[in-house]
Amino acid sequence: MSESRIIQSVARALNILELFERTSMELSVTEIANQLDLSKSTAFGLINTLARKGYLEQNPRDSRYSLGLKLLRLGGAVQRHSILVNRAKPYMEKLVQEFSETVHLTVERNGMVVYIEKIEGEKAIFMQSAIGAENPMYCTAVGKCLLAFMPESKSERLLKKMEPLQRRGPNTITDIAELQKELQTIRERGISIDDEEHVPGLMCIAAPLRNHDGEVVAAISISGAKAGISSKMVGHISERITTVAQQISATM
Amino acid sequence: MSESRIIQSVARALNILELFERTSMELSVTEIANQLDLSKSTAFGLINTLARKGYLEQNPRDSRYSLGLKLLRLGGAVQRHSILVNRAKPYMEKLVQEFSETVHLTVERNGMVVYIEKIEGEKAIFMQSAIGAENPMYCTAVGKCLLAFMPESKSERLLKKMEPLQRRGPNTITDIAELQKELQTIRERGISIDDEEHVPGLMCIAAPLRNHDGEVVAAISISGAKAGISSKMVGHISERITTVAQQISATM
DNA sequence: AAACACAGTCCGACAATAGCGAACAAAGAA
DNA sequence: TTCTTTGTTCGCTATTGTCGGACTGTGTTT
Repeated sequence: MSESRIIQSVARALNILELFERTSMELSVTEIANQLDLSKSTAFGLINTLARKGYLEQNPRDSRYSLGLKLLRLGGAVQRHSILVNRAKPYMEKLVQEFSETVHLTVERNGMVVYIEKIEGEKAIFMQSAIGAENPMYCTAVGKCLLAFMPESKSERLLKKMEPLQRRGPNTITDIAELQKELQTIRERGISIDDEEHVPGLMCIAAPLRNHDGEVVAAISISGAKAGISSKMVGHISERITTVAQQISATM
Repeated sequence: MSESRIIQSVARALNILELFERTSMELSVTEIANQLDLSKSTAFGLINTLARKGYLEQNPRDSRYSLGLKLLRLGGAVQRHSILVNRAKPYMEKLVQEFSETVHLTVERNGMVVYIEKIEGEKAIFMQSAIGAENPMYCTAVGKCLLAFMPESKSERLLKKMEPLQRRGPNTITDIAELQKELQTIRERGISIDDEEHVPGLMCIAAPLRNHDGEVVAAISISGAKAGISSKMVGHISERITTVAQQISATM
């Protein structure tokens, strides 16, 4: 919120990278310049700098640009440096082996759930979730879990911002009051369930991870096709994921 | 090689990100300023811009900075947009199931091998290779493979640059002439083998991937503990990885 | 073939602005 | 308390990023 100056050329360079992330294809200098309202020469200067440092690459055939491999390294570094990922990963793998379903590790950033680690199980087919991807909080198991256990002042603020709650699946909670009741239930049970609220046919069960101060800093989840999960299975998964979440929290 | 101007503030901002990649911990404004020879206020300006865009994050406890989650997204985008990764991945998974060993997908950048995809097998324990990581070419199966099949003018240039060849494992080839003979053998066999040349105890077998023009653009490899791979197994793996490499190449 | 259109790239001049030093606030350490 | 050191802000100045326009090469159309 502060008014500190931001360095424009840096911001513009980052905007270029983000433009590539959105459009997911090769872009030409002119296209980038037009998209971001820059003169061609300015765009070229920025692109050239990014390319020279390996953040963009130029296809020699048509001299268009695409994202460079340096970004792979940095992305990897984020994960590698994350104590959370390192601590949680072995436990996540155990869960994957146990249930053959996909397991996610997530945190909250700017009112969104960010997926910071994902291990796919055998049964995983149709989820195109990706590491680094962001999803809304109100309709995902992990999102509701993180909302439920954060300080109330913060959740109040986030809830206000996310109105109106758009319907995403057959059971999406679209009413704020109802969502608050749901969060209360989650606090009591210690488990958050997304039953086709985000994606039709998809079910997720999530549990909170706490740091050594007891604050909830992340959530893990198990996701699978609703058709493949019987109701007594839900109970079993809930128990196991709670136990594992506590084990991970104990190491933090 | 051209002398076009690069935008300093952007370059400096990227240097900051790379500094974090190297040091792998939280850094303070002052530390960054000292490391990169910037004034504290300049460093702060850059850091503040990066942080505001999500490329760095500030720990509220000690107000130090670390890499931000936006980089995860960008790293993921690189992989997602890579036709190579998408095409190769299902075949890589097949190989992992077949042999339970780790499978890598690599390309060459600036005379180094860059790992752009990795799938770990059951037996994988002791390799700390990471996606985006770089390794030397002369002592890895994938590196030698890429060297063997690139245009001679290019490989000549790269070979010159990598002298002297440092010993990394018991069988590292440290003589350029011998390495060139090895590359010739690889061209004849179509298979590249690293037998404890890079890491003691580790063995890798690699095969080239070609684009629709027949140029070698990448290499895939299977890596495992040498102790666990019998000599007839080497033959079997070589056959399979050659077949799979040709299948992948056919889709490009 | 020649003309054309449209790429990416380069250059010079101007003015915006990034960078610096110094001052400030806030948090620990002594 | 006082001292030290941190992150942050502020204003001036000269740096340097920005723009328009020129250049070059490729591919297409006539």
